Amino acid sequence: MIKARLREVLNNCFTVGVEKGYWSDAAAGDYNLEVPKNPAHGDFSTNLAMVMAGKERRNPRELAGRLVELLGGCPELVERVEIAGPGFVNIVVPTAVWQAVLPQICNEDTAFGRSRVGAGRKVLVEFVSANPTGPLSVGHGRQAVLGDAIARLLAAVGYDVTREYYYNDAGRQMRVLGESTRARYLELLGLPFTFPEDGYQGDYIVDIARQLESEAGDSLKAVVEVTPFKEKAERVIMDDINATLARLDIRFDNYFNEHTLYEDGKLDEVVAALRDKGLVYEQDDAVWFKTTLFGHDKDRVLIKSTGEPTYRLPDIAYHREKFRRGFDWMVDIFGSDHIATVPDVLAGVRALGYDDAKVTVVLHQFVTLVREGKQVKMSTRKATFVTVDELLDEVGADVARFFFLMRKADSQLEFDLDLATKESQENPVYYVQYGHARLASIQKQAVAKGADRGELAAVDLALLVESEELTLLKTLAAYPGLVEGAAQALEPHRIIFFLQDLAGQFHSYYNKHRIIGEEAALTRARLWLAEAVRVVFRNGLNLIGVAAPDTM
RNA sequence: GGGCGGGUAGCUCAGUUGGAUAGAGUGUUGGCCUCCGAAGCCAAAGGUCGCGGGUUCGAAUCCCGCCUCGCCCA
Repeated sequence: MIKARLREVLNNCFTVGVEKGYWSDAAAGDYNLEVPKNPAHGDFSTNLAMVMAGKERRNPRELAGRLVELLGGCPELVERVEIAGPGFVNIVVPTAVWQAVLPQICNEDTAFGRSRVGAGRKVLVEFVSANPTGPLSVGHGRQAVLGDAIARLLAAVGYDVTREYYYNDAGRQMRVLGESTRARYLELLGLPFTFPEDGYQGDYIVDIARQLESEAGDSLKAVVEVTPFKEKAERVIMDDINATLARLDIRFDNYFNEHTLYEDGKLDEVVAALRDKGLVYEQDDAVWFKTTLFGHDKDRVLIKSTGEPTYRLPDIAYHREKFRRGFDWMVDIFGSDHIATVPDVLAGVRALGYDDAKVTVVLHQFVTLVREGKQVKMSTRKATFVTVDELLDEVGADVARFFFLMRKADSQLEFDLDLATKESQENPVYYVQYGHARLASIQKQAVAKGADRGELAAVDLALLVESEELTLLKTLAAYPGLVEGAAQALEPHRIIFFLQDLAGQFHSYYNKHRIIGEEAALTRARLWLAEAVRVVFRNGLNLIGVAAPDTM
């Protein structure tokens, strides 16, 4: 919040400098304002003079001198300016400015950190999108939590968010699922059966067959049609998936069935539209899409010679529907194994006349589970994978969410079960939650000891002068900007790192200074600081869907 | 063979889009509870940012080549 204000001041200084003939406008937008790693370098630092010097081949320190002069005209935000190193301009903000963030945080309360930069634009976040062939694995778990956190972030900064689950209940996978279920059903009845070669071997299929048997007895024993088995399995598994997601506090606004694209003739429409534009042709009985016109190395098949569409066609048609439904921005969360489909879909939407820049694909790498220092081997086919449900039974939703968000999407995620199950100091989830619990406890203590924190407006904020207090205030002030950046970049892990950082600063402060002390005025000021820290802990934890407990 | 992603402390990972002396957690070593919650704090040790070139005032970050791991495609 302070940084954004100072940024405006700096931009003004730059413009004034142009008007005064100090420099040209060549560096417009190229310079930055950042928080230096070293606190000795001030609260903020800008490289404006150096960037400008590079463009104009002039002496950076001389230009910096001019900038210092201009910044001097804004004493309410700039207390001191220094030229340092090769030409950095370091800025110190008055202490009172930092102290003044406290009432703003406490007054805004749950709204602190939220904003309207999204301006109500409609964004569709598509994630999980697993076909209902079995329980969610930990890989899906990462995607579910990542997608949900991204949706929460976007909503927090003012986007109108829709969460969508895309699935297909009509493909070969689902037919095999039905066949697997029928085989188990016949097996239960003691009848001869043949289990499909690539069938689903998990025990959950046996459970479904058992349900069928108790509901329908042996009335299905002569049914050769796979449909009733498939439909039953699909229903049970989809319910199961949704129950798992609910445990993680994840709910979808919409489920989009790929099959409707076939029924509604959307696939034919897409092919016809592309044909009109001269972008498809027939060869070897197949229908080809001229992806080479979009910079790809070869053309791709849309419809195979068998008449069956490749995955590309429904994917393109689905994204076309997203555009038609009026979304301003479409965010797709995919596992890295889907990487190959992305360029085709983007080429498809562009070919259909839509702006593919409105589609952002977040690819996440895989999860490896580690137990007792060894990697847990997983195989979907053999059903030896660990399910999200099993994980939740072991570590709980807060820990699972936190761990899944600890790494950026690009990184492979090593999920250390030994660490995650520890209810002790090593567990980073508790480190942060403990901060919140401790703060809640302090407020309770204050009431018990009769140390009323009083009205916020009556508090003397100027008493907050310890370096640890100012560090905390500066961190709290950076929170809204952090949320905005994390949302824009679709990177929820930034929230995690911020919270761990804040927890460290708070615990350190707590150990060094007493909040409830002898002097009433100081105690009141510190209790309100504690409240502001608690607000940010709670808001940040909420943002990633992790509980902010008062007691642990 | 091609595409994408990763390679940073013993281990797991950040690194504010090119900035100043590269950070955190964990592990190791040593300290701190009469006192608001020790699920906490303080200190120390730990680095060829995969390798080699290039771009410039300045590179973990950008460009080229190579090595290596993961995923995908033919």
